[in-house]
Amino acid sequence: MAQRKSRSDRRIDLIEAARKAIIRHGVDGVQLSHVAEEAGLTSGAVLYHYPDLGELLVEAQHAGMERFYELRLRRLADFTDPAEKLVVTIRSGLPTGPLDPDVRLLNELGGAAGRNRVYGVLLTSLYDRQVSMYQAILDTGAALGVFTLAADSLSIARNLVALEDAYGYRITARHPVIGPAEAAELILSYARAATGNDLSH
Amino acid sequence: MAQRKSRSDRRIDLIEAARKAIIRHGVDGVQLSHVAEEAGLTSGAVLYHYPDLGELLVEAQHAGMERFYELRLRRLADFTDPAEKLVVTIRSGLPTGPLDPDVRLLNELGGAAGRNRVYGVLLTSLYDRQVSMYQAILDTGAALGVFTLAADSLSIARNLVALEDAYGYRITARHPVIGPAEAAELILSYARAATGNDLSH
DNA sequence: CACGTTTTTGAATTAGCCTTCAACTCTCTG
DNA sequence: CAGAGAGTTGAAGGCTAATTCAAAAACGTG
Repeated sequence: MAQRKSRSDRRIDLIEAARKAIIRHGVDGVQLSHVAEEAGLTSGAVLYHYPDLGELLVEAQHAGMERFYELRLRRLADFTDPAEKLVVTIRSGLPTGPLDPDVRLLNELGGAAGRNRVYGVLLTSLYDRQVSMYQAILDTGAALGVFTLAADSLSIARNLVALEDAYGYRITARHPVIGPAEAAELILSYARAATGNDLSH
Repeated sequence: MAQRKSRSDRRIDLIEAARKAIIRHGVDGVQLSHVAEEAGLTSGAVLYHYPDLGELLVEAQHAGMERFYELRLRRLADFTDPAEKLVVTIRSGLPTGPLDPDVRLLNELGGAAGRNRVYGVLLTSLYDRQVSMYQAILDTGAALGVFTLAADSLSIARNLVALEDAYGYRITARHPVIGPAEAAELILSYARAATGNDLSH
């Protein structure tokens, strides 16, 4: 028998297991047994904690998004120079490679968000928060005279997040030429033009 | 009994039905019965033409992509001025609204492309063709002296397609602020900076 | 317009998954 | 260290979907 755990510990395990299962089978392809297997439990045990698989999946997506976002904020906190911040943030928004689990999970949501309002809301809120994150960097840089913005900071921020998202898809789809480094360079080329800073970090 | 049709006619119907079914249920959620219902047939009839549902789905995705791309080329052909072409092309790459079936279909592929090599290849090849399309416009504009490119045309083209893709996702996820018009304006703001043309069309 | 072919149906079979639950195991507590 | 409570298992039942196939229907052709 699998080690017995407390309600809250097991729920955390299951969220993690669901995350992996979604990546492997897609939001609409996950089955109870997939989650159970990832968690090293039986379907019955999963159902004991989450009588509705759909709810578990939403929690898993939510947790994955938070983790992704929090990680970005944490990395960002290590720097003070706006130009450095911008470069670091651009890099932290891209997958490390085609298998990057965090981005894979987010990508799974893209299609489902068009059909499922909850997923749409989740994804939209992540996007908006990331835009704010960039906007703060841009505004600070502009205030300090480091950046000379070529457009309003909101538009630039929206475009930066959009570029990250899109290259995330390209990379996970294994584009033969566009990998993490190339994508970063492409986004940086936009960021340079938009900030008037050569971002040589 | 449903009207009897020739093998090739019916296969076209089924591809169309599969397209609709994918949009409604997701690539990993479609069932034989969904396709049958969309086509006004029974599951048996679907299986008669496509013994493997997976193959039908791939064909449907392929057909949807081709249609999307061909439509863009056709719209583009109506214009000669590179600036006009660029503006029209940007608009034609965005969904008309959250329900736009062509973009919805493409978005369904995003997540699956990370898991399924065939979908990855399909999506990557569409991306590359769209990049070429933009690159041709940019190069022509540069040659005519209408555009003054701020970076190499390949990078700009890649970023333009990436922006389209990403805003397609935002729009289908029903972002409360970013609709087709706003997305077009955001992309145009980048295009203006990248081409040095005010693109006032 | 009858015959052979192709397409479609509908029912039967099979497979897979969800759901339930009684029994069992673990852990904590008094 | 016994009992209670919480977590887990595994098997049984039920439902849904995929698959198969004989029979029926539609079509084309001579």
